Amino acid sequence: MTVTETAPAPVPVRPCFELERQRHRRPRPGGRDRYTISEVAEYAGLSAHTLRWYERIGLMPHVDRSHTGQRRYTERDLDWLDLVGKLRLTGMPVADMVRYAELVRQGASTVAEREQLFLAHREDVRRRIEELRGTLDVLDYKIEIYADARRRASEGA
Amino acid sequence: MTVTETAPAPVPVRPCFELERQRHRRPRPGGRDRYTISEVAEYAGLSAHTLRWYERIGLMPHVDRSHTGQRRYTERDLDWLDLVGKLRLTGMPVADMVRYAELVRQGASTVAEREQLFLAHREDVRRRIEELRGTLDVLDYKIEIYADARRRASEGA
DNA sequence: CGCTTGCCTGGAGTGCACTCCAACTCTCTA
DNA sequence: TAGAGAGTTGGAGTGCACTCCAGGCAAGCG
Repeated sequence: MTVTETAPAPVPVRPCFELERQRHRRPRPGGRDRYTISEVAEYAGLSAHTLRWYERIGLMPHVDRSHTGQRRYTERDLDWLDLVGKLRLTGMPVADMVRYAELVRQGASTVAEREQLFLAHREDVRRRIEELRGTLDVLDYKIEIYADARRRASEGA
Repeated sequence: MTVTETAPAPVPVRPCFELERQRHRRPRPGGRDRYTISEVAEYAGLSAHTLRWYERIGLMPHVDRSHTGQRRYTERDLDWLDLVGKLRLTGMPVADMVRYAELVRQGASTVAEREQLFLAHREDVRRRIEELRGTLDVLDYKIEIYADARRRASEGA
């Protein structure tokens, strides 16, 4: 039995944090409760493509339609997208968010499971913060080394 | 001109943090300075596949070979992999790490640029930590809501 | 009436970071 | 000397999260 070709852990590739995202948040256009897809895209910092895709994969509650079949989003939808945005920011995989959306659809009986999900995720986020802090130390160390080297070079020593 | 289909920001998809990774770190097998690929894989928590791939894309300094052409890694290579692991943990894109590796190969003249690279990256990491902290608040809030709901339910009120 | 603009759909394409495969060689132990 | 188990290669495949495209419909305006 060889150990070589087994990756020690299943190395998940996950999306990270869109640093720019938050800056693009606009105030909600006055409470008409019938927002078009482009208004929502602007508000949530997502493309219209992505909003439709979220719906396809079950990450949105059912979105209202106008009499001609165009999407009309409500305040509740915007709230939902705010939450999804936060979870996304933490690097939660889309599949997990879809799972959560399913639980919400299933109603009050899934409250305990939803709480568990968030508890587990919170631990994850905390660990990740610690991890990042650890790498900051390495970065500090490296930067100091380079700063020293630069100083020594400019002194012409 | 439509604004709808333009994603407000280029939404980079980046790998995140392998939480399990660090736990798999083994002490370096006694300083023989001629480690095989499977030893290094074990040590670094990467698969042998990935080590070869790192080399192909220029993320490794040139790795020594045995007389039959098998890779033999040195302590320096392990140090390099430690650094790469840390950078990876911060979500630095592989392309950026390759860029850094190139600068190192080019020698002392690139010290200033390397320092810049790390400075910029450190800012990035700091911002990301803040971001995560922000999402922790949302998680706390959600968890409290669910805990309340559960308490109320169990009281049968 | 035609034009522009915004929206619709299913499905194909993209970029990243691996991950694996086939076909082979080399080394070591029984 | 045979076979297991380690290593080698280039290139193809995978999974995720989008991202885009073609082709079409509906409303508003000059």
